[in-house]
Amino acid sequence: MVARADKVNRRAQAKAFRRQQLIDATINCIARKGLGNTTLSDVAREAGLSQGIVNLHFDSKNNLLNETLQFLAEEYDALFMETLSEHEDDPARCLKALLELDLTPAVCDHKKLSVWFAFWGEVKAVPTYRQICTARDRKCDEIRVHLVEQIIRQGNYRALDAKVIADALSALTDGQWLSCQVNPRDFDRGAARDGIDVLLKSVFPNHYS
Amino acid sequence: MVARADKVNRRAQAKAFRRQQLIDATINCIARKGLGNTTLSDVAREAGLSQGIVNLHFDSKNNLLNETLQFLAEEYDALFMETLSEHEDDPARCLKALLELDLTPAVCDHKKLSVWFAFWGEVKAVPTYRQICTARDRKCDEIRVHLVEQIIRQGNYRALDAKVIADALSALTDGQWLSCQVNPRDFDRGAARDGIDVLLKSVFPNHYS
Amino acid sequence: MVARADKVNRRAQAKAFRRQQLIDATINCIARKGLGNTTLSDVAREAGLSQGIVNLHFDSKNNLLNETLQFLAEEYDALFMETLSEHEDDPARCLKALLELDLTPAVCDHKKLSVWFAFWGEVKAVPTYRQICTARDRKCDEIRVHLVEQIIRQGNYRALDAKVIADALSALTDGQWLSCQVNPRDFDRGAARDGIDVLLKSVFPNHYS
Amino acid sequence: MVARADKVNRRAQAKAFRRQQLIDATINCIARKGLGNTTLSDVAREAGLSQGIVNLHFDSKNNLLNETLQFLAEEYDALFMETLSEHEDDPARCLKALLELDLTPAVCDHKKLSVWFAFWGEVKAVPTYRQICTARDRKCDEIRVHLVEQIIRQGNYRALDAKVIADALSALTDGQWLSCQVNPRDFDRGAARDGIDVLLKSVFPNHYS
DNA sequence: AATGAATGAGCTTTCATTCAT
DNA sequence: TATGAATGAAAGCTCATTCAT
Repeated sequence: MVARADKVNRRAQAKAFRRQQLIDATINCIARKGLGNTTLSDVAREAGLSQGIVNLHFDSKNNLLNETLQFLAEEYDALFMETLSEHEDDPARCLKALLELDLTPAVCDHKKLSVWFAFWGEVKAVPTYRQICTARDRKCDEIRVHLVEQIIRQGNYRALDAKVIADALSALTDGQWLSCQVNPRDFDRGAARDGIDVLLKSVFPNHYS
Repeated sequence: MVARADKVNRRAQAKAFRRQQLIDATINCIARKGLGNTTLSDVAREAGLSQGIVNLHFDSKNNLLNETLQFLAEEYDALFMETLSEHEDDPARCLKALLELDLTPAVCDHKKLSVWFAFWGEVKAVPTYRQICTARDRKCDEIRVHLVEQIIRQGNYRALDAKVIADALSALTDGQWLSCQVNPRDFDRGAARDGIDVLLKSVFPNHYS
Repeated sequence: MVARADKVNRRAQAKAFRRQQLIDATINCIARKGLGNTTLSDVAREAGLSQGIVNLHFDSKNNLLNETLQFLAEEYDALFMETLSEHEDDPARCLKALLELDLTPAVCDHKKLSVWFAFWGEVKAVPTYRQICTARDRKCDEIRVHLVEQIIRQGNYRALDAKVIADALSALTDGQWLSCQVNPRDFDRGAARDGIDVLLKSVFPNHYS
Repeated sequence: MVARADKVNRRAQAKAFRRQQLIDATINCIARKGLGNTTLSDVAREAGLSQGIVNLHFDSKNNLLNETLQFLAEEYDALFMETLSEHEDDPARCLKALLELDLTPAVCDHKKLSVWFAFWGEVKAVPTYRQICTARDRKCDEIRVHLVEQIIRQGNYRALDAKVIADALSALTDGQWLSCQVNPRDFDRGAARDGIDVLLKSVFPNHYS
C-alpha cells in the first residue's frame, strides 16, 4: 500500500514538474517571438520535448496560455505578499517596499514584462486574460489603499484621498514597466527608484524625508 | 496637362483613402480579436472589401501592421504637438495639459489602448515596433524634461532632478493606461485626473495650488 | 449590367462544378480507402487540386461527407422518380421496374455501394447520416406500398398486407446490395433479377406470369 | 508439475478473458462512435483499462479489428449451426427458423448491426474483412440452398431454381437488417417476420400454409 | 501483466499570398 | 483598381505505438 501511494505521489510530482517546465518554456517563447508567433512546436522544442507534449499536459494551446498567465499572476502575488509580511508594522516602509518590488530584477525584467504586455494586449479580446489579471490587481489595490490610509492618519496629512494616491503610485510603477518594456536600453533602474522616492517624499514629507 | 495632373492627383487621393480605410479596419480588428488572431480576411471584411485587397495596397501583412503602428504614433504625436503649441508660454500649464492629454477620450479609449498594448507586447520580438515606439517616446520625453526644468527654475524648487520627475510623471499616465486597458469598468477618468493633480501639487506646490 | 450578371453567373457555375468535382473525388476515395481512412489530402489529390481546396468549398470534412451522402441520396431519388414516371399507368410493371432499378449498373456497382455501406455503418454514430437516409427511404417506401395496394386491388389477391409485402420486396433488393458489396465476384446480376422475378410471380401470380 | 500446468492454464484463461473483454469494448465503441472514430483509448476506457492495453494483447489496432470481426462471424455461425441442428429432420421448418434467426434480438439489434455495417462499409478497402465475411457467407449459403432443394423435391414445385430462391430469401433478411440499421425506430420485428412468412407461403404454398 | 507518460507521424484546418479575370 | 478562387506552408491537435516502471 505504501509503495503504491509512493508511486502515485511520484507520478503527481513528475507531472507537476513537466507542467512547470512547459510553462517556463512558454514564457521564454512568448518573450522571444511574441504571443501570436509562439507555436506549440516552439514551446516543445524550447522544453527539449516532443511535438504532442503540450496537448498531453494542457489539452489545448488556449489552456496552456491561461495557465501561463495564471502562473505569472500567482508568482507576482507571492512576491507581493512576502514583501507585505516583511513590513507589517510599518505602513510607510511597507508601501515603499511594495512599490520598489516592481523594480526588482525578479519582476521588472525584459523577458517577463514582455510576457505580461503580450497578455495585456489581448485582454480585450480574451475575457479569461482579463479575469486573471483583474482578480490579482484588485487585491493588491486594496492593500495599497489600506496602507496609504494608515500613512495619512499617522502623518496628519490633510485632505488627501487615499484611493487616488494609492492608484497614482501604483500607476507610476506600472508606467515604469512600460518604459522598461519599450525601451530597455534607456531604462535606468536607479533613476526609476529615484522617481518613486521623489514622489513619496513630495506627497508624504513627514514620512519619507 | 492640367487634366492629367488632376487625374494623377485624384488617384493618389483615392489610394491614400483606401490605405487609411484599411488601417482603420486593422485597428478595429486588433482591438476586437487581438493582434495574433487578426487575419487579412478579417481586415478586408471589416473594411467591406475583398480578400486580396490588403496585399494590393500594403504588399504584406507585416507592412500593414508596421504602418498601422506608425499611424497611431503619428496621430499621438500630432495631438501632443497641438497641445504643446496651445500653451507655449506657460510651462506649468503646458505640462499639466500634456499629462491630461493622455486621459482624453481620443487617447485613452479601450479600443485604441488595446492596439497600443498589442504592439507593445511584441516589441521585444519585432524590432520594427520598438523603433517606431522609441522614436516617438524620446521626442516627447525631451519636451517634458524641458518643461520640468523651466518649472523648477521658475519655482526655485531645490534639489529636484528634472529628468527623474519628468519620467515619473510620464510613467504615471502610462500606468493609468494600463488600468484603463486591463480593467476599463473600474477605471475612473476623474479619479485619474485627480491623481495627476495631487502629484503635481505635491511636487510643485508653488505652481499647482 | 448584363456583363456583371454574366460574370456572377459564370462564377456560380464554376463553383458548382468544383463542388461536384470534389464530391465525385470523395466517392472514389471512400470506395477505395474506406470512410475512416479517407483524408482531405486524398480527396484533393484525387481531384487534382491543392490541399486547402476542400475547406475552401465545403468548410469542413464533416460538411463534405454530409453533402456527398446527400448527393448520393438525390441521385438515387432522381433515378427512382424517373423510373416511376415511365410506368405511371401500370403498377405491376412499375413495381418490377423499381425493384430492377436497384440492380442497374448505375445503382448496383461496387464503387457506389461501398460508399452507401460506409455511410450506413456510421448511421448510429452520426445523426445527420440517418436523417439524410431516412428522408429518402420513407418517400420511396410509401410509393412502393401504394403500388402494391393497386396491384392487390387489381388482382383480387386476398388477405395480403400491402405494407408487409412492399417492405419485403424492398428488403430483397437491399439484401442483394449486401451480396454485391461483400462478395462482388460471386454476385450474379442475372440471378439476382431472377430472384426478384420468382418472388413477384409467387406473390402476384395473376400479374407476373 | 500439475501445479505448474494449472498455473499455465489459469494464465491462458486470464488472457482469453482480457481479449474478449477488449473485443466487447470494441463492439460497443464502434456502435457508439463509428469505426473511423473509434480510438484505442476509447476501447481501453470502455474496458476500464489503461492506454497501452490493446497493443499488449492484440499488437495492433488492425489486428484488434480483424479479431473483432472474426468474433462476430463466429458468434453468428454458432447461432446458425445451433438453429440448424434443432431442425435437422424438417427442411421447411429449418429454413424458416434460419431466416427468423436473423430477426432474433441476439442478431438483429441496432448495436451489433452497426458494427456489421461498419465492417461491410470497408470491405472493398480492407481485403481481410472481405475474407472473413465471405468465408462465413458461403457456408451458410450452401446450407440454405441444400434446404431449399429438399423442400422443392418434397413439395414437387416445378421449375424452381433452388439457388435463386435461397439467395433471394437470404437477401430478404439481409435487407431487413438494413431497415433496422438505418431506421430502427420504424423497424417492426413482427412485420418483418410477417414478410418472411408471406414470401415463404407464396413460394412454397404446400409447406407453409 | 499492466500502467500511463512520451513520441512523432499524420490529420484537419487556417491563412498569407498569388494571379487570372 | 479590385475581385475572389486557388495555393501550399504551417498551425493545433489526435492517436497508434513504444517503453520505463
